[in-house]
Amino acid sequence: MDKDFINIYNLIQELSWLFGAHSINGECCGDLSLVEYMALKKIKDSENITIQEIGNALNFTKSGASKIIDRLGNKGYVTREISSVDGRVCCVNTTAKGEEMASEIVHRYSAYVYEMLKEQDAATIENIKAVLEILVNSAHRQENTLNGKYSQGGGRMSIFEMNN
Amino acid sequence: MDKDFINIYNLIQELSWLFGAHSINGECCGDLSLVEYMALKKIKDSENITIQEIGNALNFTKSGASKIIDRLGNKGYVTREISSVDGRVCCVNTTAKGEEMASEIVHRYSAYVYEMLKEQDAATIENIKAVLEILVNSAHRQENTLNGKYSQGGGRMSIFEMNN
DNA sequence: TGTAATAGTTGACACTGGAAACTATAGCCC
DNA sequence: GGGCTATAGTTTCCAGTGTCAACTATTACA
Repeated sequence: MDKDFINIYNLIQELSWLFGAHSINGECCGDLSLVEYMALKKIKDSENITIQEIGNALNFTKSGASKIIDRLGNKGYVTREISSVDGRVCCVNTTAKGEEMASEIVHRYSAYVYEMLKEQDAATIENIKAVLEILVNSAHRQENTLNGKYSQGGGRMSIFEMNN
Repeated sequence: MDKDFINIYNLIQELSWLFGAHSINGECCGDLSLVEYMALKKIKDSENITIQEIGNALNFTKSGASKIIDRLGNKGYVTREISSVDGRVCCVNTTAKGEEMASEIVHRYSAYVYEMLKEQDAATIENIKAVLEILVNSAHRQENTLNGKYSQGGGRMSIFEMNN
C-alpha cells in the first residue's frame, strides 16, 4: 500500500522532470522560457488579470511576476494597461501575437504527445486522460490546503513544514 | 481525437508544473533544490556515476553538472573520487547522509501523494500507477528519439526543431 | 615520444527571481 | 478637504544558477 504511493510519487516526479524546465521545455519555444509560457497561458485564460494574481497563480512574488510580465511585454506577447476602476492595478492581456504563440506551443507539444502515445488504443487514451484529471484535481486540492494566505512572498508552505 | 492529445498535453503540463521547481518543490527539501535532488537520486541509483553521465541524464553541460556535484559535495551528500581505471574521470557516490536525505525526501513526498489520493479506491490507485508508467516510458522513448549525441552542451533538440 | 582526444574544473558572464525600499493611487476617518 | 493607512506595482540591489570558453590533467594512439 505504502509502496504504491512511493511508486506513484516517483513516477510523477519523473514525468514532471521530463516535461519540466530542464528537459524538452528547456527552451520552451524560441524566445519563451517555461515560466514565461505558463504566465502567458494564465493571462490568455483570464480577462484583465492583475500582476498580483499572476504571481499568486504561479507562486511568484509580485516583484518576480512584474518582471515576467516585463519580459512578455518586451517580446510583444502581452499588454499592460492601468485599470479604469483602480489606478493602482494593471490589467494584463495577451496581444494577437501572444495568443498565436500560445496556440503554437500547445500545438507543437500536443504533436509531441501524439508521437509519444500514438500506439495506444482509444480506450487507453481515454483512461490516460481520466487519470491525469484525477491527479491534477487532487494536486490542486492538496495545494490549496497547504497554501496559506498570500503575502508578498506568496506564503506558501514547504512540504517539509507539513507536520513537524 | 486531436482534441484528446491537446487535452492530455495540457494535463501533463499542469501536473508537471504542480510538481515542478516553482511549486511544492520550490525548495525541495531544506537545503536541496529540485535539480540537486534529481542529481542525488541519479547518483544513488547508479554506482560510480561520472560527472558527464550525470550531466547527460539531467540535461546539463558537464560544467553545470560539475557545479551541482560541488554543491552536493559541500553539503556532504556525495563524494567525488578519481577513478582507479582512468585518472580523468570522477566517480560520484552518495554518502550515508545523502542516502538518508534522499529517502527522507521520497518519504515526505510520498506522504503528500498519499494525502492527495487517499480517497481513491485500490483499483484506481493501480490504474493511476499503470497510466503513469505508460506515460513515463513513452516520454523516455520519445526523448531518446529526439536527442542526438551529447557534446558539451548536451546536443538536445528543442521540440521546435522537430519537423521544420 | 609527441599529438590528439577526453574528463573535469574554473572564471567571466548573463539571466532569473526575491527582499526591501520606493511611487502612486485608493480608502477611510476626522 | 486633509491626513493617515493600505494596497498595487516598480525598481534597485543582490544571491543563486547554469553556460561558454579557456584551462589542467590524464589517456590513447600513431
